[in-house]
Amino acid sequence: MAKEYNFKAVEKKWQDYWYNEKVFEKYDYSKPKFYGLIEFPYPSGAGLHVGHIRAFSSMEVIARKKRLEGYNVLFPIGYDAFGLPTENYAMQTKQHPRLVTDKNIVKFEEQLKKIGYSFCWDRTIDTTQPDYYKWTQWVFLQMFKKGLAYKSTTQVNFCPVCKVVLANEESQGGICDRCGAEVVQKEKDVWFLRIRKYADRLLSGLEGLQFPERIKIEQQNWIGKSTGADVTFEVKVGDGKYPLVVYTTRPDTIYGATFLVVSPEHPLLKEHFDVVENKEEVTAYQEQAKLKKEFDRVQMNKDKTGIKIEGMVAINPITGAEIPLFTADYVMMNYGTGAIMAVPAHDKRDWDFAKKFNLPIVEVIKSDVDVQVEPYCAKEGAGIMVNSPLVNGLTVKPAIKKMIEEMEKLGVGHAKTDYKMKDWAFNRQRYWGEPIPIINCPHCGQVPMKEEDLPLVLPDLEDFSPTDDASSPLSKCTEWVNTTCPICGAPATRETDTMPQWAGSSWYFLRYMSPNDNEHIVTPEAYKYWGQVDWYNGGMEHVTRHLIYSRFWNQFLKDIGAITHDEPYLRRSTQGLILGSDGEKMSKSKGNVVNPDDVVNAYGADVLRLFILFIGDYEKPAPWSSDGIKGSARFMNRFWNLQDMLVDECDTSDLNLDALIKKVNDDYEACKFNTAIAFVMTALNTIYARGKVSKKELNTICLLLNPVVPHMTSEMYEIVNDGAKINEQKFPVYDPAKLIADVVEIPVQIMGKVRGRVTVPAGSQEDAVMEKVKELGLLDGKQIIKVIYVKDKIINIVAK
RNA sequence: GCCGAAGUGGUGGAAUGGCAGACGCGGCGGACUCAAAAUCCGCUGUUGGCAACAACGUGCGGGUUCAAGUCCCGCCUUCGGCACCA
Repeated sequence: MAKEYNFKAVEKKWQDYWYNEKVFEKYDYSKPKFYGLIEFPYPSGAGLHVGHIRAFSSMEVIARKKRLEGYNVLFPIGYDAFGLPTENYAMQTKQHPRLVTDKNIVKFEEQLKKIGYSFCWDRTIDTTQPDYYKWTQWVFLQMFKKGLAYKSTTQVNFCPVCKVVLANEESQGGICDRCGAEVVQKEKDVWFLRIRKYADRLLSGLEGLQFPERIKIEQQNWIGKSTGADVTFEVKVGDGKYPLVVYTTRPDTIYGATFLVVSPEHPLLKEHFDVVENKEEVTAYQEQAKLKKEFDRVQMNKDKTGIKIEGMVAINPITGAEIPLFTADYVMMNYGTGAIMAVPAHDKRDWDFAKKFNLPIVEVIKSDVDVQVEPYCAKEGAGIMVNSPLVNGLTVKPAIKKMIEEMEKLGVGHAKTDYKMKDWAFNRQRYWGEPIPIINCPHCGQVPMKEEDLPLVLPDLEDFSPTDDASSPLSKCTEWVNTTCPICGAPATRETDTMPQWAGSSWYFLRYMSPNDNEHIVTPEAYKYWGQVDWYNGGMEHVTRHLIYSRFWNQFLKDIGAITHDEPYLRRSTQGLILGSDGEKMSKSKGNVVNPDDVVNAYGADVLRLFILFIGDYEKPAPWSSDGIKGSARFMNRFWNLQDMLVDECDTSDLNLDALIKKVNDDYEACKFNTAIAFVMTALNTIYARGKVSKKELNTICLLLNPVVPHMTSEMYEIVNDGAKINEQKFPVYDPAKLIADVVEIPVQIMGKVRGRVTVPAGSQEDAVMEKVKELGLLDGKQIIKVIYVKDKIINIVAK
């Protein structure tokens, strides 16, 4: 009988070996490389979550497998540690965020090691360390020098509770991402990064990447490229004229433009307010629009509101017709030009507005729909142009082309591309972030710090609580704020905003290649070897933020010659959420949170790892199940007890080892861990039924399972093979010639229903199979009309 | 509203157009045990039948095919993402 398995002792033994002997920190640069990356965790006080286990375990399996296959593997770990939760927690508990961060990182590392992860521990990074954020600041400086970082006054989303300006993506639905409070609009001078300049490259770069299609689509939608035209309408303002530029994707419909709408914030209303006849009404509407939270303004299907601007009238540049001008909050200042030509016949919003204000609706695309009753919204636009002398009879595409040509001839319009993606609001008015390395000089303006002066270290503040006036806590630290201008030497002040959460994670994949280099963002030789991330696993929630931001930074770094690849990640996979056993998202308030430590203590790390990978389709959400954990523990036990059935050799014709190797290998590579494990379970069932296992089978299964359950397989391999180390072996390889059995059982269908089965040698021809089928007697008295035979698979007979 | 993913037993979930329900959980039965737990073995979609077997079965309605969970057309529902984007 095999010795009883003491998971606590065995897991400790192997973890000590791996980590003390630095098994995963030995690099051999003569081997081919594999760079596997997981999204580094935010070291929160709550510690490791079972969601982390799922996210990390997939790449863990791949990394261990690649090592066994002879690759030089980079599988690093680090901590994305700047951010609000730590700062808020620090304030609550009256500790310094530095202290909180350090404590949390120690705890995370301890937990990760108890799971047995094979990370390259010698390369651990922490984005809050000055030697790391020196380079985050360095990238910002380069962007500033290239004109990609700029300050601009805009309406920003301000959370009155967190007292912080939020990026658009952090205040979706008008709700603060962090605290759930309602966001208000506030005017502020803030830093932006010109990510829009990279929009086209971020789109085209997707083509060659091995990303799941839905991720590509989500990024494409986020970037939101649209092609159309800027068209200039002349607006009569008193005796003068104001060229009002509108953006439209359908310049061909200009004959149907019966009115214009500008956003309440549009400069036209400021610059020529004197000619507005209904000043009070317009001002009241503007005030009201400002007060409205973004959320209300964005609600679709709500009643259209707006005000006619008396005293101004616009001229349609194609028809010469005079059309009225409105201001309405359904037109946004931050998209297009903040002004539109309304074509009510063919746009739902314009139609709603026209109905409410009794404006004419002119059909310009032929359809079965009566546009007076409902709009014919042809987004991509099927239909023939009518009532449009210049383009009558044309279909949409040629009509747009023709119309733009005409507009260019007349000098009233030109083709234009626009994007939904906004420039990246790159600032935070909080303490726990990277300081922005810019100095404001009364004589020289915004001056970048000298590179040799980096890092600009975050001062050690005692009071880092946010200020109510939306400025950063750093502004309170005058000795830090006051400095001298690097150019003229005059007294000057530092920027006091810090960088947003996403800054440090935008380039961390490069730091892992040379984590201690103080001269380069990445050591050229290291970059030359490791290059791009071969496989990056992470969550769907980062697809439109982190994953785009880091692609942007990578492309920028290539442009300035710091690196050579356009794209950072070659392949991306995503894990589904682990839900509570009630099928709901895990949360403290629901009391359905599973702590991985508890599972490790009760069942061991191997059982947790096995279960989390077996739980279901890797990409889909899956509910936790404590019964399922027991099943995994049972399987581990069955696996351990294989030792009792061990013989040097036995009849193994009932188990096709090559097919097993192929299945497990292919499924690992495709992130189908659940079916790989299921197949091994089936093999174990076969062996149990037989009662004997050959040494070759046992060793093969040990190696196949080693990436998933490294502790037990290491132990068992050592016992069975006189002290040999499994991590020094080769991952099994199958022989393609042996994948198919000698004889195959073929189901026999009559009229598509299985009526029997025959056993024939593999590769048999139809005649030979039919011979056997006839012996079954299923066809007696029937007339065969047609036979469909798929070799080694199935035979179907159509008969009367 | 738009984009995406999905809907299969009591349950988590498997199925390059080729035997639907692999594998796991749960349940039932048996072996071992004084007994229980653990372990091992068997059964487990529904209906009818003692049984062999038959009919029906992958959200709903049509279709293509020798053959459809899978492909096509039209719906319903759920979950994600985007959202007055001109």
